[in-house]
Amino acid sequence: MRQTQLFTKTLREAPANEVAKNAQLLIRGGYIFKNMAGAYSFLPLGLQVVENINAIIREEMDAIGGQEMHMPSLQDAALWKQSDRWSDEAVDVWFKTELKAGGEIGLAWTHEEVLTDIMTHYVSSYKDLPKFPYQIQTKFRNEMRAKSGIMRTREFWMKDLYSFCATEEQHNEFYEACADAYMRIFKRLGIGQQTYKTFASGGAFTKFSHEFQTLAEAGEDVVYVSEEKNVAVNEEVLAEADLAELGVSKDELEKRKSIEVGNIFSLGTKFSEALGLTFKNDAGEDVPVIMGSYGIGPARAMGTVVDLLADEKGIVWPAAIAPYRVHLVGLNTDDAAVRDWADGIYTALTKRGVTVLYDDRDARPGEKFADSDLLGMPYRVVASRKGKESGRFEVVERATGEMHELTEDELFNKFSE
RNA sequence: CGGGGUGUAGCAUAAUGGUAGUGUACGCGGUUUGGGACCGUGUGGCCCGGGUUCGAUUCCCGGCUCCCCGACCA
Repeated sequence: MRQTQLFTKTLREAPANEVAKNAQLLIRGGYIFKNMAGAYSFLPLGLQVVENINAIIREEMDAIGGQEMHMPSLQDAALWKQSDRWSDEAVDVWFKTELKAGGEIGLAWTHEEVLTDIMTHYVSSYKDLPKFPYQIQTKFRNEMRAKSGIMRTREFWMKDLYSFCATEEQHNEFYEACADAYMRIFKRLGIGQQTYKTFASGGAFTKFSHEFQTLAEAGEDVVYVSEEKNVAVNEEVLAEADLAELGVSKDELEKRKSIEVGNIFSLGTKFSEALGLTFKNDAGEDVPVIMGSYGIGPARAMGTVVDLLADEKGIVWPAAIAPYRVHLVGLNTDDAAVRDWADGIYTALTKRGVTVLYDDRDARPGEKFADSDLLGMPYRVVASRKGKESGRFEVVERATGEMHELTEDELFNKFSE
């Protein structure tokens, strides 16, 4: 992508009404635009990051048997009354509205009821189980207070997978597989090091549920961590009895701020019973399906990466989710020969499948470098007059600052993979 | 939802009871060209409603907005 073609621009200064580091940097870089409190647009660069994150999530979900689908955001109140989750007393984040033709409608804040209802039409025997549908879809939550940039918004994408199993064993097997998949996802996103599978209270069906908490000063949550024992718990699970079960004592745990990047939960038969999702077991009896839910917010994950990995100059994207792998910076491009040389390497790299953002703007070097640091692609490649004379490109790794001067062939080699 | 702030140009800011200045960004001309250069010139602005006043961006009332703390939450 030629930078002159992008409709977005960088900002020298962050808007005064934005305090969170993730949003400040993403807005300055032209990745996102704030439309109102708790509602952000994802601009071309930002959307590309989200798509890259989603691709990783899809790979890992598909690998454990996930099947992607898509459900509406408009939800029928009647369904929610069946599970007793329609009233504002039961659920305080509803956005509710009405159909012009008559009838109450809610904007989806989760999808257990809707999907359970769907599954009643397709599950009738233990032979139909287990099944693991998921989607990456828009959720609406009427939060009292949006905050922390893109970390806590009123409209957000969620990857929500729901498991439908015939037996506890089936359920537990998938639950563990999904927990492992989640850790793989966070590793691939570049935040695996700081992310803990955290024990939380399990509700009515299981002793524990699990949150995936990324240690970060910008976090809104608090977890208690033993880094050496690799155990983390949230406040609900601080009772000595629970801790003993997990093999840690209170004084081994350190209180840390964290960001909840994922959550997995056993639901038992609460929704299958409420909505009549049963199957025939091998004895011919009707039995309710055992369910679980598994969520990740891709945009929140994106914000977490920015908060965690950015430096004083700007964003630092892990290669796996960077919108472009290479930021090609053309210098001295008022000289037609140099510009042709820069254009040439842009075309050549792109042809080889390397994603390149090409700064072909008529701007001074300082501004281009500053913008390049802010935007945070993994590699900056400089094509300049000096480089053309020596036949070499300067390649700088954003994360480390490590610099190499490479010939065209060496460059192709470096990025061929 | 309780408490505290805030609102001036795309962005960041200043001053002011007599319609607003600066930086940056943007347009034009010129000098520059490896870390946000410089000269000249130009375009662009007081959240909404009501009140006080000869006159309100400024003072008062109400509303809205956004931010922060708390509560709540993926």
